Amino acid sequence: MVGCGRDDMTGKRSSTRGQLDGLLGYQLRRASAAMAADFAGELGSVQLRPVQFAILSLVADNDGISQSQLCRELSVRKANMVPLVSELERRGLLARTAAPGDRRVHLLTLTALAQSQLPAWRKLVARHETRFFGALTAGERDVMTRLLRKLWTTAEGIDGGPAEGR
Amino acid sequence: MVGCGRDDMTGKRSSTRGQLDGLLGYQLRRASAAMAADFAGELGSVQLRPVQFAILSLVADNDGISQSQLCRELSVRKANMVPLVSELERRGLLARTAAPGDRRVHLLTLTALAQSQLPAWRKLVARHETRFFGALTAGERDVMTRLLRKLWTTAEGIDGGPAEGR
DNA sequence: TATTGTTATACTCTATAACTATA
DNA sequence: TATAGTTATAGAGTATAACAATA
Repeated sequence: MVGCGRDDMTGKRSSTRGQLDGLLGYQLRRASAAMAADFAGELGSVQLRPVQFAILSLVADNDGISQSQLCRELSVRKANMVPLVSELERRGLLARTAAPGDRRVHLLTLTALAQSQLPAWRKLVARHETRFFGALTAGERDVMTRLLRKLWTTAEGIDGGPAEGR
Repeated sequence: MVGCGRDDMTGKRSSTRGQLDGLLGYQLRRASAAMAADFAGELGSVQLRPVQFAILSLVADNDGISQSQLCRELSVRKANMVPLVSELERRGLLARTAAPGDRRVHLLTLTALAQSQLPAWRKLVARHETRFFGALTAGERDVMTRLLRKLWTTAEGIDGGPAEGR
């Protein structure tokens, strides 16, 4: 009922995407995939994928955060976080230290190397964002940031609940 | 510089997501992941994943589309399309027929079974969309659909070009 | 030579279950 | 018993290279 593919005159994409094109979920998936590809193109030179950058950025802003806190913040299962953190540790970017009060907990901090490189990474990400989201106006970008955040926070608040250590 | 995590009073998500929270790409990734989870929850009963539904929906609206056309429409590499179409064929939902004029081409059509079930699948998808995007107003949903479509079409027009049979 | 479709392969992301060590 | 972290494993998405058949 919504949107009927108005780009039939471009020549390249001329088939009828029909009902699919009006689905918000479809557009969201396509946009996210394209964004990931662009991100990889920009940060491929420093070998950082979106999750890895998210981890490093979050640890930078929350020095000494535990691995499980990190899992909850990023909605990454603890079993999947292990190899991610391990690789960053192996590369000398992240340090795991046992918490003084609770020896089960691993506190995470950025190494001096990571701290020195973080500004450069953030510049690459900013460049990626500027280019990829350049088709939108500053106002549109702000609206979209707010709406997208509302979407996943609402969804995870409803059904994503305390499902495991996720 | 944008957004500083204003939800510190919720109790659950109290850490400083800091700069990460202001990144549009991060919000896009999180929203898309949450959407995929919700989609799986709704269409898990009929064993259809997002790509599979996209294929069936597109074939329904473009009867006799070729496999490579489908690849271009959905930006799925031909090598990855093979098992997707094969599985749908195995399940009796899709039929491959050799094109009369060009025997390299496989034309795709929905089977009678798929045609009979398509309305029900579309209802499930509609229900998923209504629930997942329910946090947004109708106006916000329309704006977002348009902006997201603009994003990936622009991006793939720039660098996604004719990269292989993608 | 170029295109369609295929196979084989690999890497990443995601998900579950079961284990350990601590509490 | 509950939590933090780990291991093992499996499914799905996505990428490349090389091939056969056809144009």
